[in-house]
Amino acid sequence: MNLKKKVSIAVVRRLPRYYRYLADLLKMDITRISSKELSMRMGITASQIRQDLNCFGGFGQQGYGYNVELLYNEIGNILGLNNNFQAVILGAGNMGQALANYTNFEKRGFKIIGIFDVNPELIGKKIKDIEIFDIDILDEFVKKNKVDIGMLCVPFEQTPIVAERLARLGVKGLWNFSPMDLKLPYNVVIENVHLSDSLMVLGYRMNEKFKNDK
Amino acid sequence: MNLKKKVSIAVVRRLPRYYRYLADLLKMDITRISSKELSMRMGITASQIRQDLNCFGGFGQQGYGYNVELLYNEIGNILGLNNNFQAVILGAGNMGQALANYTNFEKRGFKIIGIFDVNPELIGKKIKDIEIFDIDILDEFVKKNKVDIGMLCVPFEQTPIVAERLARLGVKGLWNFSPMDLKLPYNVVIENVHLSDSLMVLGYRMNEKFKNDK
DNA sequence: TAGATTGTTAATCGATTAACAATC
DNA sequence: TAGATTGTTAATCGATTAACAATC
Repeated sequence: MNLKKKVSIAVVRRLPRYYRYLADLLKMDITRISSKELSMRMGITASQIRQDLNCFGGFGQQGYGYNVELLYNEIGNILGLNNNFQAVILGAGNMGQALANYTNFEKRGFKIIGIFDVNPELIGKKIKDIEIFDIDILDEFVKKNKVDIGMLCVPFEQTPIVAERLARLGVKGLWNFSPMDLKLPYNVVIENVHLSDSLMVLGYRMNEKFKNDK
Repeated sequence: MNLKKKVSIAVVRRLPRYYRYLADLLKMDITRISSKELSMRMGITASQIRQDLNCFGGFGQQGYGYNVELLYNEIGNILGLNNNFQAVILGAGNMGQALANYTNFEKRGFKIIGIFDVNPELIGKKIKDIEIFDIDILDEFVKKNKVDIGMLCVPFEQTPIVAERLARLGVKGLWNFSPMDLKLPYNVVIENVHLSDSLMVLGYRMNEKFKNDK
């Protein structure tokens, strides 16, 4: 195989969606699927599906289509769901607790091993086996344990401070829930979940769609 | 002005980001900014900024740049932050409570007027003045009040059921937090927040970035 | 006025779609 | 084998970037 070109972020962001649809198909005991049929289910073109998948390899078979289970596993591998990534949650407020309670992440290979907060009333408690620690012991904890990802659910003003602290400690991925763009002089991957941005886009799209309805 | 072409979703999704940067500038008492300087702050090209803004109108002035406050307000208008959209939260679990506690949404013109759940222990309680109602009275509530948006934080299996119920009642926007694509035979705008998708993309990007670091 | 910077057109780049030979 | 469907190349479409005349 020749040198692959870097896979575009547009393709990467579609992978989890493929993964979900394939999981559904598996659940329905469907063993094979053509790009055509999948395209109709997903509302994208068959061409795009074949192009996307071929960024990573030829997982299909002419005349047959794709084996659902095989493709599901392949995409799981591509997404690195077997990485055994370990994460900590920063901030045990509602958002932090919501993330801690999600069972989905562990299923996808992301293990949450600790939650950190400043509130003495929360410290020592557990959420689903995951202990809430005093944020004062964060450095110590990160040095002792393998921490790949920090999930940032602290208040707005604290976010850049905690982010920088984690990056300095060598944490390689930050999942940022604050409505700001983090700029860090470290080698770290940042993925944002900008809830209010998303809500504003919803509002815009509603306006567009219904602007003629009086 | 001639007939405008539909603004692409790529542009729309950048608007909230412009809005955040302009809010920052305002806070710093910066009154004017050129596309060049903004481009350096945001890490995008000046050309893109000018193109994006010109989808909506000529807000700048040759030789001067853009007036920060004016542009901030214009983008707010474009995003429809003066729409007085009213929303209900479906599901008073951690995610629902997290959304209810966010003060940001109200600042952006989205008012949450009710939370709905099945849990008798939660019904009747309040979160920041917002009452938690029995989901049995949802239909009644939506008919009595102006409800533009439903924020779906119910368990996975319930999501399509509640979504369909809201759409049937005439709710025009759904903000979906479940890891599924909703397909509804109604005229409704759906904006997804797929947390596990986002986390998987983070994992992928971390693998890509650090794959050579052993 | 001279300098700065926009609005806008043109050029480039990249992503999506179409087409089809290869092949199961 | 004949039919189906992939992998892949080519064509198209759309988004980003560059360039520059207009103008504050």
